[in-house]
Amino acid sequence: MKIIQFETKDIIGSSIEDIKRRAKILIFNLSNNKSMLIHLKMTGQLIWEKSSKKKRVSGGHPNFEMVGNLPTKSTRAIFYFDDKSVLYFNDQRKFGYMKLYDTEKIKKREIKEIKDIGVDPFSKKFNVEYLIRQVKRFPKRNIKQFLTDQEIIAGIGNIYSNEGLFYARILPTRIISNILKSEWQKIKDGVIKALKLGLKYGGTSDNTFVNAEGDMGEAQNHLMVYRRDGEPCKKCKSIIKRVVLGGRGTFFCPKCQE
DNA sequence: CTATCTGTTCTGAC
DNA sequence: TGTCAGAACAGATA
Repeated sequence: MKIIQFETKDIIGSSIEDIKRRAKILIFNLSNNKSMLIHLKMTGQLIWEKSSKKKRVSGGHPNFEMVGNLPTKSTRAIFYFDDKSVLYFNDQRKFGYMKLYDTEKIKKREIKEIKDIGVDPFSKKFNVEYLIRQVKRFPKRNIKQFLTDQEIIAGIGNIYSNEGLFYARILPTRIISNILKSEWQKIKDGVIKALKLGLKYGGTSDNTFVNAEGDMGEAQNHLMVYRRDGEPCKKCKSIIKRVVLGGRGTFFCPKCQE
């Protein structure tokens, strides 16, 4: 699948009116009644460089390309603005995409990319009653895969599913139809806690993991289980385990979670 | 060197 | 329908 799925001429001369997000998809609403969808997938990043070349604002998956010279060999698109600022879209693995749709169609949710997206975890609709209602759709799923299903909850990825379940003290392998109401409350709280921590440490757009010297910041140091298999749990010192669910690495503390 | 892993999601087989 | 392996790709790590 091609990364850039529209013609340059379809956006040239238009300005960005506002930027929204649905799940993990960014929506740039343009002045020509079109909207550009950007998905960063596993390795995408956006870097906006002011005309002074001194100031950068970057977001997405951090790495050293954010601090070095631009463009890089991962740069897939470059936007040039009237004020001489430049936006780079980098994506090492080429999983990401940029598509153009009529803004009207997006607002009506007629686009396949967003029409079935579930509730945002920071919205009031993300509550215990909603979660229990969704269980009836896929009763025999495990909780880990349930949480990462974008049709149920918008925007939870592999890290936050793992981390959220640690905070909830629930094993990722638990079948959702067996989960008690009190546990759903803990899962909801745990997911929100994991997301907030992610935002605090790594989600701010102009102060990401990689600092001016190119050091990795402390963003990943707060992770409790993700990619910590074989290491001691930060709470109880038990060894963190790894299994595979839905083809994705799944990490948990066998003592803290049940 | 080989094997396996990776902040994602879509497709085709059953 | 639901579930699952495999695919798209470019590395990094053991």
